[in-house]
Amino acid sequence: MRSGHIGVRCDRLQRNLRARRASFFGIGFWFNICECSETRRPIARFWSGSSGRSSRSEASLAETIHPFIRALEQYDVLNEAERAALTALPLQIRIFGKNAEIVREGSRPTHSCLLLEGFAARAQVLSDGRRQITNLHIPGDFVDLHGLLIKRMDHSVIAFVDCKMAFVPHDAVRALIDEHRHLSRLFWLTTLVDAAIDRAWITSLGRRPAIDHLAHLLCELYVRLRGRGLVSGNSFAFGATQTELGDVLGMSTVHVNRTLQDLRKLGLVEWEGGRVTIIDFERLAERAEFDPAYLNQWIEAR
Amino acid sequence: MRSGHIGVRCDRLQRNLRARRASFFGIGFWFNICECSETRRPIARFWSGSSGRSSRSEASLAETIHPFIRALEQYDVLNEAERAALTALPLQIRIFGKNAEIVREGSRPTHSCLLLEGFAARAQVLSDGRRQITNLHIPGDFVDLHGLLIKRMDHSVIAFVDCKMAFVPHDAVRALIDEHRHLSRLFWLTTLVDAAIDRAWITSLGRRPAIDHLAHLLCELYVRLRGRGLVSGNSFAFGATQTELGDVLGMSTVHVNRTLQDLRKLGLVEWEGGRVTIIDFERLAERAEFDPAYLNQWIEAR
DNA sequence: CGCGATGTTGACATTCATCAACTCGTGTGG
DNA sequence: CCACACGAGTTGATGAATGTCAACATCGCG
Repeated sequence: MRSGHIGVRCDRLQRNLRARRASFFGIGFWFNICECSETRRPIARFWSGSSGRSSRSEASLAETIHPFIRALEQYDVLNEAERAALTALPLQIRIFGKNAEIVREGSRPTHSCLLLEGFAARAQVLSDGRRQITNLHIPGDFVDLHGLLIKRMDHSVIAFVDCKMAFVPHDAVRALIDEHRHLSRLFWLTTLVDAAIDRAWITSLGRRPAIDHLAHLLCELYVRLRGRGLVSGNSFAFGATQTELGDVLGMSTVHVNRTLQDLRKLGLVEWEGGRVTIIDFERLAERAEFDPAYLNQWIEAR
Repeated sequence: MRSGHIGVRCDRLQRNLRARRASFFGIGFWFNICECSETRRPIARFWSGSSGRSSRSEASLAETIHPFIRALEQYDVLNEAERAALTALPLQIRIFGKNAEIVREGSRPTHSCLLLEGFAARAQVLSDGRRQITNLHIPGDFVDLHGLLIKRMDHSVIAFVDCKMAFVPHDAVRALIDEHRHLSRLFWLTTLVDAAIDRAWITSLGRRPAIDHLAHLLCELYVRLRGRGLVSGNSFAFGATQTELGDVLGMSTVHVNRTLQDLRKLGLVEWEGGRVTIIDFERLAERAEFDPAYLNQWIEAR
């Protein structure tokens, strides 16, 4: 029943948990704070701007939260007061290297975090070292809004690639949603859309063969990223390894590799150098039975 | 790749979608309203109390919402004003026969529904007729709170067994949460706990072998039902067929049957006559790596 | 008594995981 | 500059997990 789990663990250790050399990330300087001795993963790197000696102008600081405001505006129009309140949120910016743990399973966060650049993932790890990623988050997502209401994290949030995060104290979020009922509903809605994505994942995992599952995931990412203006032409950056993709799809690395080849042979997708190109979205969506309606919600009342 | 889907559809039609003869359900009288001609499923049966000529006393009407209040009190203490507001909610009670569709995929509900008796399920159906159940709901769950904020249902809600539901107009829910900030947070929390359950399902589907997956599901149901006072001794009512259980677990009926036998042979579980008995919860939870923390949330601020 | 729903079983097919080996590119230290 | 290690992708051989099909058993019910 469980033969080979040790082998899996070795595979993971060899392939996944090794720290990447620090590479320059986007704008701003950052530096490594510490590195986990067991897994050799960098834990967190703080953006120099968060330590008080900010080198950025007021204007650019106000723009920092822009991806998030843009995301909320997918769901409803914001008025000036709401935009101002969001812009006034006290943010602490941090950069996380690939595979860094942003929120630890079992912890009790005091801040919520939202994703500004990169991809973050929620992950649950089994005792044998295998893990399952239960959500993927894209820039603009209020990744850890859950932590505001949920006592104890049932999962970790990890940096799927290098990530720029903004941390907001829970008190500030609470004050915001107490003051702005409409924003409170929008925040709630974002967690409900996350839940709809979860349901689609459950259906893919339970009832779709590997190739359809992968196709569905790529359709989902394509539509979500397009909504945030992160698709150019018909391609988007997605710097996941095949092993990591296996953790998303609940598949082995080898099977991911072969499934990806099938999708390429069908002329539906290209995937090269951390960039995914959707060659034929129509056919891809048809194969996956992908219906984007669950992603395009619109709140109906202020 | 897809051989046998027709066979599956036949299996489903034969085994699942056939209407059950109406059986007397709990307290109160009900009558069949209509029956879907295609699937022969009973669609809805209205409790006579909801048609205006109520035969129940005021006291029992007030008690109707009690399972829901009890559920909310798992997460935080309610004050008298909140209990009164909940009790004052305008409820329309309906009984649904097993397999009846409570909320249709693609519809735009005007009422939210909460489950008073029975089991309800969220289900997504693929074009070949196979379906995946993405959530199970137990008495006291605010099953379709999502519909308040989400424009269009991405899934159906079905009566997993005979169900007694209460429908509340969205306007009433909105008025309630506008008036009672604390209740609004509790409602939000219940949807977040649902999401935590989704994540656990994703992990089970992706990374657990069938027997562990089933064990995890039974642990989850046991803990959730115990929280609502619906476990007697160490057993609870769960009137699912093995085919339906397959739709929950993403497995074939045959494999459910064999997995269940394995669990029985291990002396962990008995399942007979619509009643599940957990013989050894400790060992069952250990095998499934089940940690109930994600179910036992407690809100931290009013 | 017969029918239909459900549970059960065996034989077989398919999907997917596992293991081991190889390639390729990149960065690093001698 | 080269040798080397390492991460990542790829491939083939094999086995385990699970699905599919067909048949039969059991039971409640009309």
